[in-house]
This record gives sequence, C-alpha cells and structure tokens, in this order.
Amino acid sequence: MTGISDRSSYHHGDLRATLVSAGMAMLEESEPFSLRALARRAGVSPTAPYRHFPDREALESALAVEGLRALMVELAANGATPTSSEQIAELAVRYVRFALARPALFRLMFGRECDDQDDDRVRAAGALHAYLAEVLGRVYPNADSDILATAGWSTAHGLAFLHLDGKLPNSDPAAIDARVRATFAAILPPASSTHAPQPS
Amino acid sequence: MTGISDRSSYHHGDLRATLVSAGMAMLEESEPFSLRALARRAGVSPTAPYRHFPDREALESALAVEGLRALMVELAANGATPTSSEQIAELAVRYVRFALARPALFRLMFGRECDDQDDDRVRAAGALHAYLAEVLGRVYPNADSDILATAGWSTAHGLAFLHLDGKLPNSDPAAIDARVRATFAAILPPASSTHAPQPS
DNA sequence: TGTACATCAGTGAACGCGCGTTCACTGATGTAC
DNA sequence: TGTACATCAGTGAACGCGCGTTCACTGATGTAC
Repeated sequence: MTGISDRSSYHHGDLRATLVSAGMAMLEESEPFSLRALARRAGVSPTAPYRHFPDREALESALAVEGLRALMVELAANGATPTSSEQIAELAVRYVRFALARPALFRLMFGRECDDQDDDRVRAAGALHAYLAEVLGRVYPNADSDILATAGWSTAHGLAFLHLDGKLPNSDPAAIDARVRATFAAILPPASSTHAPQPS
Repeated sequence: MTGISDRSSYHHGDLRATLVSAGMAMLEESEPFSLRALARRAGVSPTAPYRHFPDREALESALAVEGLRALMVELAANGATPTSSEQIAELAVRYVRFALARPALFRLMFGRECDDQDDDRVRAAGALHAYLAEVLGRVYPNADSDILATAGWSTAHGLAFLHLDGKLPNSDPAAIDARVRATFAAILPPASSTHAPQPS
C-alpha cells in the first residue's frame, strides 16, 4: 500500500504509466484486479484513472498487452535463438513457469473474452504467434511453420492452464518442468541433424 | 430425502438436481453464474440452495463435475474407440467444439483455481486424463501413454482456450476444425509409424 | 388407528461489501498576446 | 514582460448494482407409539 507518488503536486505527472506498473505489481502479487483497488494502490482517487482510460476494460487491455510483452521478453531471455527441439521445449518450460509465477496476470492476459478484432491484445498475441513461427520455421525448415507454431503454443498454453487450474499436479516445480519437457519430447521430433533423447 | 415428488408444493422435492440442471442450462446460455441468479432461475429463494450446498464454491464444483462428465460423454460420442491418429484428432475437434459451444461452462470447469487436492473436479479431470491415456495407449502401444495423454490433452486444451479467448481466429467454425486437425497431424505421427514416441 | 412431535426444506428480510461509473468541482499548467 | 484564460488532470461525494451469506422463521413431512 505504499503510495507510488511522493511528489506533493496536485498533478501526478505520469499517472498512466504509474497505473500500468502498479497494476502489474498487483497482478504479480495475485491481488484481485479492480479499477478501484488499482487507484487505491496508485495513491489516487477512484476516478482519476478515467482521465487516461475510458473504462475498466481498456485498463485491463493495457495490462494484458504489457503482460504479453513481458512474456515475450521472458521467452527470449537467453538471447540465443533456439536451434534444437530441446531448446524449443525450454521455451515451453519458460511459458509454463511464467503462468505459474504470475497466475493473476496470465489469467488476465488470456482468460478473457476479448473478441474485438481491433483489440491490442489480439495484436500482441499475434506477435507472439509470429515469433514462435519464426523460431520453429528455423528449426524445422521443411514444415508448415504456422501450424507448428500453433501446435507448440497450444501445447504450452494447455500445459500452463492445466497446471494453473490444478488439473495436472502442480505442487512440485521440478516435476512440472520435467512434464513439460517430456510432453514436448513426445510431440516434437528431433531437428533433422541432431539427436539427444531427453530422459525424464 | 425419501422419494421424489414433482408436485408444486412447499417442499421442492429434488432441489439439488434442479439446481444442477438449471445451472447447466444457465451456463450453456452463457449467463453469468451466481448463486442468486441460479436460485432465481430455479424459482426458489436465494437461500434455498444452502440446504443442499454449503456455499457457492460447492455449487460451482458440482456444476464443473457435471460439465466434465458431459465432456467425456461428448468425446466418446461416436461409440467406437479411436484406432488411428486421425480419429484421435477428432477427439480434439470435439473437445474444442465443446469449449466454443459452452464457453461459460468450459471456463467454470477449467478456469478456476481449485487447488484443493480432494476436489471432485480434480478427480473428474483425472478420469478424463485416464480415459485419454487408455485411448492413446491403444493406438500407440509402444509409447508412454500417460505423457502422450498429457500432450494430447494439453494441445486440445490450449487450442480450446486460445480460440475461446480470441487469440486464434474464432469466427469460422470450419476453419477452427481444420486448424485443430492440422495441429494434431503435426504432433501425432500415424499410428503405424516407427516414429512413434518411446517410453522414457 | 390417530396423534404428538422431531426433523426437514423451504421463506423473506436484512447485512455489509466492493464494484464501476457519473457528476460537479477545482487546483495546476501552459500559452497567446 | 506580465497576465488572462483555456485546458488539463486531479478530487470527493454519491449512485445503483448484485453479490454471498446470516438470521429467525414456518410450512410440510414422516414416524413412534
């Protein structure tokens, strides 16, 4: 509950950015998201956010986009581009870890209707899909990289949600990592040149 | 509870069953679920459900279990046991169709924490997992059927949620079916292939 | 057999809650002249 | 250069909402004797 702004001025200065980062912090602590709670956390009246977002939905969308950006950063965290099926499996491991480490954020990013075609979230998700297609296309040059990206994404996404919702055992992080690796070993053939079986 | 009465008396007779089926109907119409709304729909006072369920959570759990049961029935709809990778892909098609046809129910079934180990939902989900393992084990007798079931389930689950949330294009049902089939063709080798995953 | 009585399965009023949003407002800021 | 004034970016009270849940209650039912 620390007030973000210790400046004494009436005008906040950069409330929009403050709201987004306070929102991210709230979600990472898995506090339930609401416009009022966020305003409270940002040290601002409940109506102040309306200066920067038309409604709650828009605020949520901005946070989801930020979350998708953070996820992509995390996936590319090692810097190097994956060149083997094992390294692709590590992308999935990071995807699932992200979901389990930031459940409220992950649910906000993905567990919403957002059927609006012009939604920023849909564009951000499209960027993720494109990134995966690029990576997979490089490892499997002869395959349909779009379908392969859909397959890899869906599998990682399903693993993330099934663990998140307790439909697969989720108490042991190492076991989860192992399950993700084993799952990807089952669905992804080794890249044509190399072969290194992954014991579980 | 001795006997069932359908008279319109003070005592309802079988309110528990009525609540469950009214809840299913509500969810299939994608009305937002709440204990009060459900009681309203069942034609009963807001407090009547407390005679049959300790709280909202228990009611939700009962509906989720019912939903999981319905999903398994749907998956086994054609009666015959799948014997090829194409037929397994059809299981996934039905899974995704179920999610898109009953979004509110599907979200209630899966989009909840439910970390309780003794939760009926977890048991029902376990039954689904076991069913998939049995089916896949029959088609791929040399593989680790548990991991294969996890892979197939996760992929179908991810496809379901990504379409549901509009992260993959969801306006054309035929295109969705095709995407699911193509995805499964990409991850599942033909049943007779020596390429089939080996147990780890 | 009729009856007393415990138990079951409902009712309806009321509670406190946090929510998103509106409204009229006002202090701070920047700029044209 | 100082000043008038439009605009920006906040405030705080208030709204109606539906929610889950509690409470004391009561009509209906089944059963022991």
